[in-house]
Amino acid sequence: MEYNFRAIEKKWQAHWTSTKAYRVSNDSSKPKCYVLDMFPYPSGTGLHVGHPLGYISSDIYARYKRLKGFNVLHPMGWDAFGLPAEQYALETGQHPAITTAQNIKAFRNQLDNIGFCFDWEREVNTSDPGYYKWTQWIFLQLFNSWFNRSLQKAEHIDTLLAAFEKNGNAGIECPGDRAIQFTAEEWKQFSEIRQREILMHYRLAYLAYAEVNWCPALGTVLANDEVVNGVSERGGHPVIKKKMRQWFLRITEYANRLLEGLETVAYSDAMKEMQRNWIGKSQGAEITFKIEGSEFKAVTVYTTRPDTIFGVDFMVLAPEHELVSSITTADKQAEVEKYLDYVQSRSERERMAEVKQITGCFTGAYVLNPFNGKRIPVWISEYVLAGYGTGAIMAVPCGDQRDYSFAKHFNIPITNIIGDAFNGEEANPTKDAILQHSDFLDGIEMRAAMDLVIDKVEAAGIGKRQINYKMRDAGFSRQRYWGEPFPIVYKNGVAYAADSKELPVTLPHVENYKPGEEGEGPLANITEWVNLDADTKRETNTMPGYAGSSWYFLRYTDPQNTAAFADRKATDYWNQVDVYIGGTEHAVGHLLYSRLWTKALYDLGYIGFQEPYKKLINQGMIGGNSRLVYRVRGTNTFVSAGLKDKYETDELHVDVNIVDGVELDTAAFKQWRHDYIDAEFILENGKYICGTQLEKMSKRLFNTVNPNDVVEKFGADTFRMYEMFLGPVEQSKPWDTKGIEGVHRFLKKLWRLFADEQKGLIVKEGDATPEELKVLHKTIQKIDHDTEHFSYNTAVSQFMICVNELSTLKCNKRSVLEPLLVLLTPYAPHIAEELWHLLGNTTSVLDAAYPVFEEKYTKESAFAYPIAVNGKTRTEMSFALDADNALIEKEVLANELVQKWMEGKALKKMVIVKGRMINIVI
RNA sequence: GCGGGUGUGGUGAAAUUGGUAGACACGCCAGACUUAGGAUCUGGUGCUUCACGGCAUGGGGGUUCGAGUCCCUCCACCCGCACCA
Repeated sequence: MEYNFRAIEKKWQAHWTSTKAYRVSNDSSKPKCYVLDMFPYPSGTGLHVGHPLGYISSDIYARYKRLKGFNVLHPMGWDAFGLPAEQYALETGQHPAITTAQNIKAFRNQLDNIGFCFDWEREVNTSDPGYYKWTQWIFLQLFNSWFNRSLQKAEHIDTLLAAFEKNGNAGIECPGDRAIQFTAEEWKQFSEIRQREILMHYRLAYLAYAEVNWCPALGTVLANDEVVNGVSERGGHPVIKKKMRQWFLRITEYANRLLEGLETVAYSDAMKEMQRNWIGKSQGAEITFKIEGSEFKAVTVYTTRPDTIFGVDFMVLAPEHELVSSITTADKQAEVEKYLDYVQSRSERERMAEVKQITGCFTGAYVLNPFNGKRIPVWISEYVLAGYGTGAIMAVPCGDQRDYSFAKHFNIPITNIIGDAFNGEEANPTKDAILQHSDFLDGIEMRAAMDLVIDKVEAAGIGKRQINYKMRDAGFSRQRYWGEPFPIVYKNGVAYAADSKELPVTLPHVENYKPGEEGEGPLANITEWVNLDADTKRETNTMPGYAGSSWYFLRYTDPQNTAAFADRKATDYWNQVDVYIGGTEHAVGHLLYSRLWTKALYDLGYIGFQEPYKKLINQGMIGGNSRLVYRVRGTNTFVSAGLKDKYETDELHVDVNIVDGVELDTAAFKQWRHDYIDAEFILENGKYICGTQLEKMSKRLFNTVNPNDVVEKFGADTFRMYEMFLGPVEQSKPWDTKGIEGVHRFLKKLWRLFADEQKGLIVKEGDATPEELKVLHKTIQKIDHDTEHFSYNTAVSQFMICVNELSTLKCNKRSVLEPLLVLLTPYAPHIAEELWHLLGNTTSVLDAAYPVFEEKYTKESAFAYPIAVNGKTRTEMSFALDADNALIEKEVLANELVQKWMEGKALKKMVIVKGRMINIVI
């Protein structure tokens, strides 16, 4: 009777499926626990062993919680819309719906092999019309809402209309255009088109002409977080700025709540910090400077350091600033235009690559310092960004390094307002210095001066306190086919929400994925779909990848609902995701957007909580462990790693799957690629030894390992435990196929506690000895604790210790082994279920009673104390735990070895820590 | 440059949170059973020394009876952000 993992795993997987063992009810008296994985994009390349790391962690946790008496929701689904499927369609003509379905099937097969406890009746697919109907519906809620700043929450647009009719927009600053102001009477006089134009400036999902990240190669706009260093995150294509009419989500209105919400969730510090950086809150003031020689014109700057107002030596406008053309003096006209041409010519990428290069141009204009009337030259430079603050800054070279470098570069004299704190060599951004040459601020610490200046500025009516955010509103249009269509129609160019009865607006079938004539998405080519009637057209863009993933965790709670995105009772019951597991790569994209959608749905009264994920765990990446072969240059002969220095060789990656440890399977190598069929080898000790290299796991480097192969060779239980045994979940680590054998041996050893190859089942009844009970309860305590705290690597090692010790004790007793199986179930469910039934149980181990730790079995009466002399351990002595200190001291001092190491010196002090150690100080 | 994190054997890593550093594995060495072994089992394995011992948690300093753990400082690597005024 041996451990036949293939048969066992197949058997129980089929059994669990047929008994619907993983079906989860929304109706339960048990406490709930919601354990979620970031659902995958079903790519064509399938999963490699790095991907399941998070899924295994969450599976263990879900199974553990179930055993501990929770009703556990642990679903899985597909983030199925997206660019790669469409790119693939462009290349091969295969419809994305078809390739996506194929990929999902392959993914499903890989996942099933590992034995996850997903409730597949709750599977979601973002590209399914039954799902995206509700993505569209939520979009319409956002379209029909505005953010009430005084209440700091979203409301239906009707409350805004009511306010406009009563008081115009007095007290309701227009977030899309601060200049818009009107009275109730004016509002009523506006045409419908004008009214809708204004409303658009308030909506949470809105249409605007804006500079967007246009990627010509992909033929689409990208969100800020999809652009990395000036190129697209997917594919690395150049991205340029382009003005286009686009949908946006007004996430900036939620900036502060997204920031404050971070205090209420358990994400890693790194993750929170990344989000804080992305949101980029800063506090300061806007201050207006009059332009010399002009009654009306003035420039408003944003500064976080109003205390440095007397150190302003020049002002810089962004090249795109609207005042540039009107303030430039005649004699500087040509120079400024030349500079603007230069700026225009530079791609986003060049700008980012050459950050240190200082460029700029004087406009000829001067502004006046509002406090002392000092003339301040106005420059333009690309280091000031049009999109942030007011697009203009007051430059203080003694306190800001960029301003300092600029001043030095253009020989602008520097005023020092911080005395010795400024050394003339570089700026000092301190807030602690005492101000000088600063009029009414002289002698005041900078930190304290900030509020004084802002108060004066506000009193004089030349500015105000202001908070700014780096975060921009999120672009929500994609000029693509494979995404959710917008439930929007245009009547004479004005956007209207589709009637919610018309949802879903289904994605029509197309044969051709090429963009429309004017850079629109492929949908623009289907005129019969676009043109509803003579002056009614559909929106032809589709939604971005993050639309469907922003709310999928809600759909799992009630996935088949056709009347609502999810029943309120279901979302109330399952509530927040208790544990969310996924990679760091979604730190600012997906996580911020789903937090935003959750807050909006909460504000509008559709759900009862405003943070989607209570706790977030970021699994580390599993690195590739590449294998290298060395080809003698110009030949088809390969030399083993140990001998390669004797030849001139080229290093080549070889498929890790045909290497055992570091030894190459030369026969398989010849078959691997046809040009190696005649390869010859120079061996060492009869073997071909490969070189190794740690790098990213990637198809290109031939170092990917398919979980299916590992499961075939060692079984799902071994695979699951080995991935956990590699190290802490959050940590990145390299994959090493060789190491898996240790875990496999452990499971076989466990098996042998129950069954013998010849004798069959060897489990005995009868009472366990104190020693055996001690092993068991030590294990219960550690496994329970470590599982609860996601410390799976140490839990696996405790299982090994336990089995090693029980083997040594030759313990085959049911009363010890049965509880052990329950502990093991979350980690290795198949073998646990098999042995559980071999013991005669007829119900599933999935719902067995979790063993309870009892301290009385592990309590020791004595302890072997390490005895140290001056901190160096010299011997060990055993004492009862309740032994008297005086007695211990006496016996320790009498000890021969202690005597020897004390070398006759007098005892200064003896430190006795109960149950830990004893230290003799001399 | 700024922010966050990590540095422990040949390798992946433990260390009850200030108390016997290296658990548990991989690898390696030796042995047993075997026609054979990439099966199984037993023992060994941080460095150094013939040994007693000494030295060891990135380097240096400090606090403490006692530091991988706390403090200061320097270094290396990884991950984010990167003209955000």
